[in-house]
Amino acid sequence: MVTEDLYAPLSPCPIPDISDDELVSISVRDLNRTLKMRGLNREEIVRMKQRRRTLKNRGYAASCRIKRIEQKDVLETEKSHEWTELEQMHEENEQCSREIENWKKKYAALLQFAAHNDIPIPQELETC
Amino acid sequence: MVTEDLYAPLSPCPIPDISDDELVSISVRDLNRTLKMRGLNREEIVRMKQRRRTLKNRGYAASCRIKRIEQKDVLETEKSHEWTELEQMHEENEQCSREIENWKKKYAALLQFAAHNDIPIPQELETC
DNA sequence: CTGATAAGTCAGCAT
DNA sequence: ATGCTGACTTATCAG
Repeated sequence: MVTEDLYAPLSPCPIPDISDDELVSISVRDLNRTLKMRGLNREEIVRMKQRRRTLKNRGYAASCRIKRIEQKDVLETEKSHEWTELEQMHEENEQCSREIENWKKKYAALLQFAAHNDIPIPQELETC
Repeated sequence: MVTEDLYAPLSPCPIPDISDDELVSISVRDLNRTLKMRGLNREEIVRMKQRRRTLKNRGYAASCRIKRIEQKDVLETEKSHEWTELEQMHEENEQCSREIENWKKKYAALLQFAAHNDIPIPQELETC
């Protein structure tokens, strides 16, 4: 009975001075060794293992959220990139159309010149 | 002491027969009325309010997740749509280029016809 | 208070 | 055991 009081202050201690950071980064093997060395009982060991798992999970959850955000960013970036390409192609297309109009005019001008000067043009060259 | 035992079985009951669905959908006003009618004490009322809030939060969390997924879907849909447009414009562009080549050939053929037949062409019509 | 969201906890799945 | 992710809880912030 006396010893119980004597050791009582030690009771909270067996969940000992391992920081969260240490606990998540230490290897299972090292953790087991440490726990045994400190003479923790079954229940305490289980609790410590659980704390480790929870801390790990906290990290996983964070990674998961970050990943989600990154994937969204990727999508948005790709989208805006495609938009730029679209814009650019649209420009090219208009440039192209103008060029066609230009050639049409030049071709028509030649035909008209021929007509004005009564120059006969072979049919196969006249396919306007 | 005896009464305590007698009423003990009732202790869990004051968190009464309101289903989760009812609790979240009922208005605050109606909830208050019901709680008073059933004669719940302060603590029980607080607990009930808290349960209501938690249930509401559960719903908000669900909406939040759904919204997130939908937004991702929107992004992906828009992306694939833009991709289709890009594909299509690329096609148009090539068609356009072919057309230009065509006109160039036709124009050159006329000039060549003129050259073969010693027909002088005004300089301004010869800008190839 | 209501609704939304980030962070954390927990369960369940896959490796 | 480890890592990931969906669902839930809690803390917080905006309206």
